[in-house]
Amino acid sequence: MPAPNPQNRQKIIATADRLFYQSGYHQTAFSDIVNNSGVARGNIYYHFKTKQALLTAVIEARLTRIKTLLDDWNGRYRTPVQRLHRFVNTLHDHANSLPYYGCPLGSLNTELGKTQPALQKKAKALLTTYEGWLTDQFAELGYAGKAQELALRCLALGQGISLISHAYRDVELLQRERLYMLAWIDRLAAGKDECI
Amino acid sequence: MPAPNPQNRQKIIATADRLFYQSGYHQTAFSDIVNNSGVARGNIYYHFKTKQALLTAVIEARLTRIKTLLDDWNGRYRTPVQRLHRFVNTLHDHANSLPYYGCPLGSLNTELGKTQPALQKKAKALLTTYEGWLTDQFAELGYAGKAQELALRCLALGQGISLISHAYRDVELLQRERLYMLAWIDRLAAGKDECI
DNA sequence: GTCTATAATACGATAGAC
DNA sequence: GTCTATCGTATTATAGAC
Repeated sequence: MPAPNPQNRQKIIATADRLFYQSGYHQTAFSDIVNNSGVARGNIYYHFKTKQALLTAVIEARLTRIKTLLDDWNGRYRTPVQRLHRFVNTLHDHANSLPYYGCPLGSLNTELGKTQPALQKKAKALLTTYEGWLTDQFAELGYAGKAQELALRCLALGQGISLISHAYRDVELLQRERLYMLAWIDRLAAGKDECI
Repeated sequence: MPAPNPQNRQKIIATADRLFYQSGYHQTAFSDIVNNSGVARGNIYYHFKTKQALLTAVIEARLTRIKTLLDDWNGRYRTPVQRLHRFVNTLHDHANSLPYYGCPLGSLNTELGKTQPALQKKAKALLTTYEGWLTDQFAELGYAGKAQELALRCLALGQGISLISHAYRDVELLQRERLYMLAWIDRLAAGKDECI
C-alpha cells in the first residue's frame, strides 16, 4: 500500500498532458492515465471530478508554460525580428514530435472544435496567447495597422506546416517550411510589402 | 417493415461522410449513423463489416469526388493561374462549413494521425491527390524544379487558414487569408521569386 | 438484403474502506 | 488523500429471424 503522495495532482496533469497530445483527448481513456501515471483511478477522481475538469487543468498548465516561454523570450531577445525568428524556430525545437503527433495547440482545437464548443473555447486561449504576443512583435516591427492580421497569418503558417508535416510524417518538409517562414519574416522586416 | 432498398449502401456512406466530418470519426457512433441515415443497425454491418471499413469507403468516396472535381477544373480552366485561383477559392465555396468543422481532409488526417496509422495512410491520399494536381499547375507556371515544394506550401497555407478560421469560428479571417493566397499565386505568376 | 435483439467490452464516474 | 471494487452506460460487433 503506497504512502500518500502530495505531488500526485501534478503527476496526473503531466501524464494527461502527454497522452492528450499523443493520442487525442477522446482517444485517451482514464485507464491510460492510471496506467501511465501510477496514480490510482479513484485518486484521480478526487483531484478532478470529471474528465473535462482534467482537460481544463491540462489547458491551464499549457497556458502557463506558454506565458513563461514568451516572458523568457521577451527578456532574452531585444528586437522583434529576433523574437519572431525564435517563435518560428519552435518548429525546429519540436521536430521530434510535430511530425508524429502534430501541433498540441492546433490538434486540440481541431478535435474540440467539432463537438465540444465549451472546451474548445478554453483551448482557443492557447492560440490567442501566441496571437497577442505576435501582434506586439509585428507592431514593433512597424506594421501597427496590420499587426494582428500578420500575427494570425504567422499562426496559420505554423499550423499549416505542422499539419502537413504530421500527415506526411515528414521532418524535412518541416525544416524547409521553417526556413521559408524565417525568410518571410526577413522580407517583412525589410519592408518588401508586396509580400505582405 | 420497410422494403429492401438497394441504395442503402450509398445512403450509409453519405451519412457517415457527413457525420465523420462534422463530429469526427471516433466521436461518431454507429447509433448516430443509424439515426441519421434511417438504415438499420444490422444492415450497416451487412454492407461494412467494421467501422474502419466504413471509414475506408468514406475516404474512397471523398477521393472520387476530389478527382472528379480536379478533372472538371482541368477541362474548365486553361491556364495554371486560373486553376490555382480556382483551388484557393475552395475556401470561399466552403465558407459556411470550414469555420464550424474545419477542413475535412486536414481534420481527418490530424485525428487518425495520432493513433490510427493504417487508416491515416489511406486518408493521406486525399492530400496527395491535391498535391499532385497542384504540382502540375506550378510546373506549368514555370516552377518545374520547385513545383512539388510550392504545391505542399499551397496545401499547408490552406490547411493553416482552415484550422485558424475553425478555432476562431471566423469567416472574415477565412476570406481575408483567401485573398492573401490569391495574391501569393499572382506574385508567383509574375515571377517575383523573392516571394517564393 | 433487411431487421431486432443481444452479446461483449470499454468507458466515465461513484461508493466506501482505509 | 489514497485505494479497490463496482455501477451504469455507451460502444462496436454478432446472431439469427424474416
